[in-house]
Amino acid sequence: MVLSVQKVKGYVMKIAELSSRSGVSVPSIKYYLREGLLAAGHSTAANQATYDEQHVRRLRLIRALIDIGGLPIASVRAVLEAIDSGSTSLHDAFGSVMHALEPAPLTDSKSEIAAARKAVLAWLRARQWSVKPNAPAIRRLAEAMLTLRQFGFGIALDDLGGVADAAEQMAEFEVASARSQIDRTASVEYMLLGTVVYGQALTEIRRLALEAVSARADKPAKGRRARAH
Amino acid sequence: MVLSVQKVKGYVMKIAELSSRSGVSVPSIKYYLREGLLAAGHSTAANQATYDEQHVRRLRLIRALIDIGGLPIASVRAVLEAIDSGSTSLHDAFGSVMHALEPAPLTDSKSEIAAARKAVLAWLRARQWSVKPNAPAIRRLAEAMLTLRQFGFGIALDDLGGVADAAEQMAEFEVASARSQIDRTASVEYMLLGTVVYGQALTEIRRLALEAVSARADKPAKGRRARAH
DNA sequence: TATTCCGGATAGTGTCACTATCTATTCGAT
DNA sequence: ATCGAATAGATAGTGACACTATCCGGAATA
Repeated sequence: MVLSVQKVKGYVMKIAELSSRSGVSVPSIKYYLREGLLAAGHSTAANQATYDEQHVRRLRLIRALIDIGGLPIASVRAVLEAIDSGSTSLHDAFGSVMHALEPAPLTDSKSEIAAARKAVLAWLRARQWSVKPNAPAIRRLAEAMLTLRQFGFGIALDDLGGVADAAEQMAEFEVASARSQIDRTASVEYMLLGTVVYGQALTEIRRLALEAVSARADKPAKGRRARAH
Repeated sequence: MVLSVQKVKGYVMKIAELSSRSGVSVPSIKYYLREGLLAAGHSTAANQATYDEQHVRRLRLIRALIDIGGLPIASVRAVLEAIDSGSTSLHDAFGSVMHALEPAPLTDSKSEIAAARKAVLAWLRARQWSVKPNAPAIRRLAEAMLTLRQFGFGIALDDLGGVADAAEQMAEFEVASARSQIDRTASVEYMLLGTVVYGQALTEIRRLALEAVSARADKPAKGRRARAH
């Protein structure tokens, strides 16, 4: 289903060591093999096979996507397929990975969402961000903005120019880093990890900032007490 | 379990209208009632009850947390309990909400993670962000940084100063907006929506930026073609 | 009066990510 | 050579999750 990892044959091991080195239990490894997330080892006999460093790395990638990124198995498979697909263009591979990242599209398509989608598309055009128009991120962003508006948040896409500029700068840095990787697979993997794990890191930083700032606002360092009684 | 929503008695409705106005099916509403996510309506007879605007709003909040934030029911309940708890301090409520937002802590606590945690704590101290030391975000951030390092990302917390500054500014704006809401519940709700939904919007913007930038890098507008053959 | 709707209770469904068990080998230490 | 541990591969079972379906006696409504 996914598969094909080769190249250097270096050190090989059996499943028990693969398990201990990757931190994934043997039954779970078997499950990932069955599900096509992990390439089969090199068969040496009817019931023997060896695994190598690529398998360790791939397992760690799988766990990162599941544990940190919170992706379901199906998305992990789709993402790995995109990585391993023969797509010549790096960008096509990135695009496939991005599309595979998002959960299934919600079915309800009200006119409100269609309008919000349109607004997002216009915003993207104005920013000269060329993105496939069926990118799941567009709909998700539209839904988020719609929800914020429904709850009375006085915020619109046009207020997010600064944020978008920052995101663009970060993306430029990340893409450049990804492209400097030794091969195509490494580039796509790098980009994937960047998207999912680094994105998660940013989310957590945002939450910590909110907690810290709300603490500061609640009991300012100088002067008045937070609440008298 | 959670509950208590009152104040204005204005317009009341029965469950069918609550369903159509909130977009949540009647059986699901009943489920949320059973699970204690939604306050019971006002009983007018053995098998009759009325609901009001607060219920509509609360249902929309629940759906936003589930659909956009991707929270499990248990987290939604915890978050709503934090909102409705009698905590006088706004910040305590925010903190509870933040803590309730994160998935259960992963059990494995290796020395590596402990070290990464320490680094995060030191970084927070250096930034003068005072955060409860048991905040789940700390561990999640530590894990993310550790994973990035394991995959050869040459990035450390100290490289995230700019990002953290930006997050702090945004947080200041958000907290100020939240505090300007009419009452405590509205403030906490605002903060919660901001954290979850606005955070999701930022994530999507980041992904769109990555896709757009990688497209640009792959086939630059002027000059050379992407790949010759 | 008849049909629809209601709250409340109980039971069932489908998905997900494993986890357990079994068989028939094969390895590896004695 | 022997025997217990490990292996590949197949099938079945588990527990959590978020609903969904059905039923009941009573109330609202046309």
